[in-house]
Amino acid sequence: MNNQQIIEILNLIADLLQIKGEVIYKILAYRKAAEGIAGQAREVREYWRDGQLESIPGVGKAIAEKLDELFTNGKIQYLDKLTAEVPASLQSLLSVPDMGPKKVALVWKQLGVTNLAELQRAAEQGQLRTLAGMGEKSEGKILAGIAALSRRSGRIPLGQAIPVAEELLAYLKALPMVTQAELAGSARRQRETIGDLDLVAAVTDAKTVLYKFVSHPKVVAVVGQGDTKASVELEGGLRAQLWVHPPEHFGTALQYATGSQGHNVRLRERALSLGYSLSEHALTPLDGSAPIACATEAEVYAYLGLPWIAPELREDRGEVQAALAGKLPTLLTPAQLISDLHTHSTWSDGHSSIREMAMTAREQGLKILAIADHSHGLGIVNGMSPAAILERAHEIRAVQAEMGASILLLHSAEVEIRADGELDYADDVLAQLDIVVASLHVSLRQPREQITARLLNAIRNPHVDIIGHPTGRLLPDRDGADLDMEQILPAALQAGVALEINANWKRLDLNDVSARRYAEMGGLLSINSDAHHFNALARTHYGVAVARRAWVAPDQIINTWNAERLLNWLSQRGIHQSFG
DNA sequence: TAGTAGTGACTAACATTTGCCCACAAATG
Repeated sequence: MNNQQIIEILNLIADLLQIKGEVIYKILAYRKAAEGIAGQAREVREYWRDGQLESIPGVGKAIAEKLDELFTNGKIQYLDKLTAEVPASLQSLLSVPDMGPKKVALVWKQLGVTNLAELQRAAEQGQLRTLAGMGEKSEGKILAGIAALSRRSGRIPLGQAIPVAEELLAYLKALPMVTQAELAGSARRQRETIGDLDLVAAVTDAKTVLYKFVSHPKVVAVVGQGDTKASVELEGGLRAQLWVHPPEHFGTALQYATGSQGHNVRLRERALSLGYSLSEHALTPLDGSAPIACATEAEVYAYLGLPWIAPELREDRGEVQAALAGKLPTLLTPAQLISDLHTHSTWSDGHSSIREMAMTAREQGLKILAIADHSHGLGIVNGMSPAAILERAHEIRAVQAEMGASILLLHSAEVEIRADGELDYADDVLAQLDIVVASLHVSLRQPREQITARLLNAIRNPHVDIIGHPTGRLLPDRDGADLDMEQILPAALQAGVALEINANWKRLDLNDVSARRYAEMGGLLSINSDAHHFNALARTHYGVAVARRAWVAPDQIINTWNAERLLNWLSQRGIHQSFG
């Protein structure tokens, strides 16, 4: 029973309680507990084992008891009782657009509808229009909604959404009646995956801008359109929405649209405590005096007595409290990365030569580049034999000679952690390298104990400096290995190993939650492109985003270190005999 | 239901737009 499964169970309970019509605070309690768990890098099972369930934010006595039952007996009586009352299959109806808890309860109680197929049949037979508050139009919308369910894509990786967002933004910014347009929502907060695109524009003519927006060539359907916002479906099923506001309201509007919902609720509570009501339009004094318009986000935060909070932190994970205490973290910026320590070349499965990689790295301002081609054990990628490493060393030296002091090239390898837990190179081969990345690629579905032990073995090898993309996950769909981070993180800390934040937007591995936990423990992290082509060297900003979301101090990112410090760290870790 | 204040009670998650039906549910951050 992993955290994700527990979150789903708690949300199921909340959904069913909502359909049942329970008091809102009970429902919120389950949702809050689910949120609290989502912010934990540790497994809930660990808390349970240690008798610490109630230390999880949002988990109190009642939910702790239910989790205890879940771990002990594999089920929760309360949930069984609940599903006897309210069929669990009703949860699926909530995913139909325009079907909320009230309408689900209505069709269930009045028509006996318990699942999607029955809902569709009832709509087709014109039964929905017989219900109070529903008519022919609602019926049509619900049928369309059911049809849309199958083609509607789920969350998509950030890196896939950003180009679309940029295209829409450029389109809006080119309109004469648009004075400003920005990306908002989870994409601005740089979440690893996003559900829809949120855009905000400051405009002098709302009607025309909204019309232009819904007329964009990529728009396949208009989901909704009013005086201040419009929502559309784009090619491929991605949804986008645009809010338009007068320029003097842009600050409150952008702040609102950026979210997260939890962060906004926190800010609005803060506003109320100071005698204001905060909305996307203005900060309105409760004493009836004139609303205060904010053209910038900084003004909004300033009126609330807070410093501006970077979007990446706005997840209601303690940032408002930290801001109040003057303890917001100093965040990493892309320009602070001066090395890339995990890149590939044509010596394994890369598509660019060492020289091409080095030239591009230097152009981008990097001072250090490690060429980390795969080891031979990973059959699919033309990995290097020990002999090939020696050959490659000649080439690295030649390119180094050509580039002089402008960039330092390091001899490295991404060593496979084999299915049996052994590294792909013997220690004497590893010792020849300047820096070693060890990664899992195969047998990622091994049982928790086995794959954890495998990674621990790599962490404890004194030649290993960085663990590459630790979990091996692929966004949006392939989960990472079932690693026991409660063993991995302390072991990595003890060994002084840096854990990678792989900047490939399909990986972003470690994720923000685990990276934050490791950083809080004092661990080192490394942001690398894992580039297989010189064009991909530029994508480390996605990794920077993860580090920012993880509150990591720049100094704990070894890629911010200069050559002297990095080499010093490597030499203290031992046992590399540089090819020089 | 959680959290807190204080052992049984009280408070807590904000503010808005849209659309369909004729007041309200759903959806948005």
